[in-house]
Amino acid sequence: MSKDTPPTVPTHTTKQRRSSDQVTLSQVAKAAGVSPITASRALNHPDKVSDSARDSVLAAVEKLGYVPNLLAGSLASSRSQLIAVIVPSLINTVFVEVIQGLQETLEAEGYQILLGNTDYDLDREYQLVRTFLGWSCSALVTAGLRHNKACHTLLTNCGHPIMEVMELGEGMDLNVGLDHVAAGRCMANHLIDKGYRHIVYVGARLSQDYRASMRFEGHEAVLKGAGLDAPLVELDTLGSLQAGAEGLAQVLTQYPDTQAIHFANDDLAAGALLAAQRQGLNIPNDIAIAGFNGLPLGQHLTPQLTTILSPRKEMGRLAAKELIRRLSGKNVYRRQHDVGFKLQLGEST
Amino acid sequence: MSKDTPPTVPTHTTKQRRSSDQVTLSQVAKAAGVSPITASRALNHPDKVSDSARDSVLAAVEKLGYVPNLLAGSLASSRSQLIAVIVPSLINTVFVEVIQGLQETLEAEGYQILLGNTDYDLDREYQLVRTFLGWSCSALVTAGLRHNKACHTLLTNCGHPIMEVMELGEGMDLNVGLDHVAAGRCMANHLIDKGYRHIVYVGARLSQDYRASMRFEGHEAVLKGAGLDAPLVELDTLGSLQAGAEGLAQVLTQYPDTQAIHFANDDLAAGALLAAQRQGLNIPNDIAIAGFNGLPLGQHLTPQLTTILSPRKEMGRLAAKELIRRLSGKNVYRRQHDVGFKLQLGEST
DNA sequence: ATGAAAGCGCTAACAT
DNA sequence: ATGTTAGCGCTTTCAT
Repeated sequence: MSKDTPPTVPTHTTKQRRSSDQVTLSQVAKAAGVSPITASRALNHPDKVSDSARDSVLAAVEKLGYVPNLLAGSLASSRSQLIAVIVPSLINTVFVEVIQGLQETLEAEGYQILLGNTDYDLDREYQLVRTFLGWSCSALVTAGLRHNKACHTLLTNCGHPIMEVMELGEGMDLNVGLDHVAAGRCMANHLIDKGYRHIVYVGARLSQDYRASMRFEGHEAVLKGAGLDAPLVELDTLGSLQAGAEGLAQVLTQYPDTQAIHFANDDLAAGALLAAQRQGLNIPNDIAIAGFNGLPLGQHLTPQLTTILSPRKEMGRLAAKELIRRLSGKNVYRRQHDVGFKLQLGEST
Repeated sequence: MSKDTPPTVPTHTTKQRRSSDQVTLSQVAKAAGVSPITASRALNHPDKVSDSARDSVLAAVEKLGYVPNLLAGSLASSRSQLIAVIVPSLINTVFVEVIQGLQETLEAEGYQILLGNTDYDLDREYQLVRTFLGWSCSALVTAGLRHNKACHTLLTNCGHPIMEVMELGEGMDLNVGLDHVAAGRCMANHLIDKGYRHIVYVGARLSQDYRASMRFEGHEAVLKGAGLDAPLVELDTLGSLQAGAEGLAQVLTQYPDTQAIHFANDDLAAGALLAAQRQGLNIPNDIAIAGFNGLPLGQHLTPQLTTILSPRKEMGRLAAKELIRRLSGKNVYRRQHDVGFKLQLGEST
């Protein structure tokens, strides 16, 4: 309640600044009858201090309600327990799940996440990287391997571990992801195996979601290889379920003899499936539908959605583990980690 | 390029530390031919510096690739551009959407979000608050009004603005949310108006999701007021769609003459709806289903889900705005902000 | 095992 | 408008 203003009346001796009435380590030390540095050690390296010293420091900490100033500590040691995580969007559950995996692992090790959202803007990413480096974050996690020139330079030269997640590839440092081109191939192969010949790929904002266009590449290669056309429908609709519904409509008018639609993700596919049902279409007889991600929703639809399961949370966990490994000075055997994917057969194809 | 390489070999005079070869403001100042403080002002208070000084500082910044050390700046000024955001979970989209709203508004003002996840554990929340205070975050946002004793004390005494979001009520400082009891009443009234008499409320982990139990309170009050029973089914299943399906099953066996189910949220309701369809049940004739949140999914189902729309992103935005208002020293007219809710009629009731 | 002194990079306070 | 000085709270280095 009472957020009254602090005493703005300094004693008129020297330059006093201590506006914040925060308890400092020195005060703890004094209360414990030791020097500040001993108090510091008691908290950070308990084994390098006598039992009695440690006990009295801990007691003083408790009594005074001391909260360490992490800013000061990090500045002095030029190390921080901050890890920057930069994602293009939070609307897409996929990134949230990766963050979950990261967070659960990193928080357990005492790291805090500095979260940044680029909104699919690479210049914004660069700005965020600058800011986060200014916070002396001890590592950075970025979604994806694509950055603008300045950002790339900054990251490669910053001296901190960099973890690029989502897609597998030659990154600047560490990388955890999966092969999206292969995933696209996988689904295309499945659809061909099922006997479909008129197959359309539907994605939304592919220039932003370039991983979806990597999947299209794989899809296209397989179809072309089988002597088939590989038409692409690109949508610009916000809201994925809605976009899926529109994708379906567009395909039905633009390519009326389509037998199967390969959607760039499960949200689109689910939107199409639900819209199709509302229109009385039979899936997969009238039209087959496939997605990507393996979201729970797909398994609760009737028919169940055929999709590709990507281990998103696991990706976050693994990325965090490898980062921690690196930060604790251990050997990093592999810079690249393929988390793989799995074709999940449903009834929609 | 006139400068020599960073001195990795300390001159043997005094205690040298500069391990990080980071460009400092002093170096920028020297390159610009001004004093460090002028360089500082040129960057932080451009209007308090001559044009020529500002230009040369900016040029030097560019040339040297200077990245401000935010740690040092914050320590010196005892202000940071960090805002702590503490949520109980990221699995629940609701919190993610609030974070989105916060982030979009806060990042635009130059604030960074420190994200914490309590996993519905109030002791963990306390720890996170301590840590974040250690980072001198300039404000804290927490999801909910319930905290443990220590956390409450710490927050009220920390001297920073506190924003409690999600539910409306008497908080410690600022509050943006909606009245969940009223929301529960609203839906119960709707169901009664529709003529349903046997109505079951289904929730998952209500001790954690206490806002869902607040909605039940409202629901219960209305039903009791109408002389009806208000049975409650509580689930312990992870994964909301799945839980919804199980909730439906449990209701059907436990309360076979149920006419309507009021689910604690849309995920549960959608799971039940999809499961009901798979079982060949007609909704709402065999059984009516209602949810809470107004997730897009509900509007894409057939029948469309009757639910209550909560302005989650808007909640985040408003919370951020009020916080910024407070942080910039402006008057805060109201501490509490009711973002309201809206009954969204579907075909499922 | 403990301490004294110096310094991390920056900005507030007090000059001019 | 610019500079000087001191200090934010902590940890490093070096000494005992």
